[in-house]
Amino acid sequence: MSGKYDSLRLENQLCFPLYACSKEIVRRYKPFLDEIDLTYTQYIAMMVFWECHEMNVKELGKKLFLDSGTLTPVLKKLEAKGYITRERSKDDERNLIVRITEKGEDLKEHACSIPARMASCLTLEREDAVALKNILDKLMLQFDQNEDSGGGCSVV
Amino acid sequence: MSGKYDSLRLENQLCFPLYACSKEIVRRYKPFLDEIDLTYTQYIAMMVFWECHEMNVKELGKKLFLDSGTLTPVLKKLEAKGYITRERSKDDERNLIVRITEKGEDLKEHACSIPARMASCLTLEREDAVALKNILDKLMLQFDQNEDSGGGCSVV
DNA sequence: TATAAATTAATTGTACACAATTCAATCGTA
DNA sequence: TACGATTGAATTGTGTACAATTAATTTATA
Repeated sequence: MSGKYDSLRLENQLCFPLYACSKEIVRRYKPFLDEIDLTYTQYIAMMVFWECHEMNVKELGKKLFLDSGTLTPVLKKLEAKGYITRERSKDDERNLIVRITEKGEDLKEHACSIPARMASCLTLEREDAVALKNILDKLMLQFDQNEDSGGGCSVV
Repeated sequence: MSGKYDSLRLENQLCFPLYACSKEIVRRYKPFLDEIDLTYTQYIAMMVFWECHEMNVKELGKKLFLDSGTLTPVLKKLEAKGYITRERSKDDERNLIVRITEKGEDLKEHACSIPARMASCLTLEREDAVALKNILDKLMLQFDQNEDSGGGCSVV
């Protein structure tokens, strides 16, 4: 019943549903994020600035798991919309300091209804949601530790 | 202790770790997929063809949750590598029939070690892996049902 | 203290992703 | 059976992602 190639069946993958769910949920964010004229990537960047008003690109990248190749254009767009400023640090000109603006702060007011409204679009038992978040956080912690290659052992 | 904006904190998101984990795992596939000269998207497409030798773009898109805008260039690349053929259906010329080639079949032999090797790069208890897969599959099933907008209610 | 090494962003090139539109083929129905 | 609606891929345009390289600056050290 079980064959040599079973591990190659799409239905036996763990990564694929992760990949597909992620995309699908981000896609479902779109109508809500359209209301405040942000993409998902811009939204999670703003989330960081709503918590920490000032940060360089490196630190932001560490929080979002994105590199400068992705962030530079995203930050330029947020700057063009007037939600942040970008300025080289006087102390160390290699660092680009990103700061949230008044307008960026104001956006938080419009954004704060989104999580609840998104939640009401997905049917997921609280128990499952908690379990899912715990497992994903465990994985993320692991990625924080061995930032490059792989280190441990077990399933995927 | 709990504020109006807590739901906007990155650490309280369910979607963000989903999004970040997905990207991170796909990124870790790269060294393995480089060995067989496939990208992750090309790999999951080949997985479908290893199970079903013939399929049109619409059906493939349904399985992979991808549209023709994404699949057309991916399939052209797989065709250029000689792993598939693309041909309009005689019955209904709107349909593009994609078929796996001998060379595409051969690739399966090289690919079948990848899942186990990827697994050994992630530390994840079997219990968690099973729970994660169950929850994600439940979500995917939901996405299969209400293919557009959102229908239910609860967490994210 | 010159210079090599390291650090930080930006740039370049490739590959998705997806919305919206276009185009050709087929289907439904008046 | 014409013709409007529908279907299935392809195309277009925008926005990530990420590897690899570049460029500017700072740090470390010979």
